[in-house]
Amino acid sequence: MAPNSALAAKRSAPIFAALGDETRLRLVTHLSNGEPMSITRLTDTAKVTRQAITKHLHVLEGAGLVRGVRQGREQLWELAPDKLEEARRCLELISEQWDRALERLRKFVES
Amino acid sequence: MAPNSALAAKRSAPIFAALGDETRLRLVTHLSNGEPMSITRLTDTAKVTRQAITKHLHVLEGAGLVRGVRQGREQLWELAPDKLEEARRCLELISEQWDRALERLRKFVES
DNA sequence: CGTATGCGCAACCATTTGGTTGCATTTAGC
DNA sequence: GCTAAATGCAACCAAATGGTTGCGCATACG
Repeated sequence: MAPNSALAAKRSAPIFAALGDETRLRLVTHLSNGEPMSITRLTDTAKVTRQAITKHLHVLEGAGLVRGVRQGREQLWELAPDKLEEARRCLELISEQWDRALERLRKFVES
Repeated sequence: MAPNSALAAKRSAPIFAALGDETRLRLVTHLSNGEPMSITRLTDTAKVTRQAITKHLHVLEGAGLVRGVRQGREQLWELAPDKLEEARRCLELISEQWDRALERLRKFVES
């Protein structure tokens, strides 16, 4: 295992967990066009209650994936892409290591 | 939202959910060097019971991330990187869309 | 052949999760 | 100022999750 992968796992797991729900992943993709959206607007395209959506948004917020801003009587939510990048790097690390392992195996077989 | 992102969410969410546990993510990084490992060996580096590890491995198998092969009295587990790639693409899709949104915003502000 | 190792299965348990409903509170707009 | 819209808060609930222990079974090995 890579040296600091234990730390990486500890940091990345909550992000993956937050993305690991269909409703939440759809919320993230909804917000991924960059436009902040209100809760009711986000609820319109979903199949569950506004309260459920609110809970999901707080879960995403807890993972650092979104942030909410109050504007008048509306609460607007927008994407916070830093953590997304972190998750992406974690996956890339794993697949890169796997690719290197495959490469070593190929060379070993060919020799 | 992108046209088929609903489908993407349905397919990707279970993968993220499987990766969204610290123990499981560490199992994946353990296996990411390409060498298949037995359950007891994987348990050695973990903090929980062999049974817990077995359960986690089955969760990862259910998500298509690992596969197990019986060899004598040992059950060896290895990474199945196709699904990893799928999750990686999903994240990349989201961040790309976000990048494009930022680009549009920048051009709008500058004009 | 007997023993120790590696696993699988099942039961059980506490906690978390995802969801609902009901009601209170703030703000926009006529 | 009154009404309707948007949200927050709290209680409650069923099901899933992560973990344990105990036991039984197959296989390697001296």
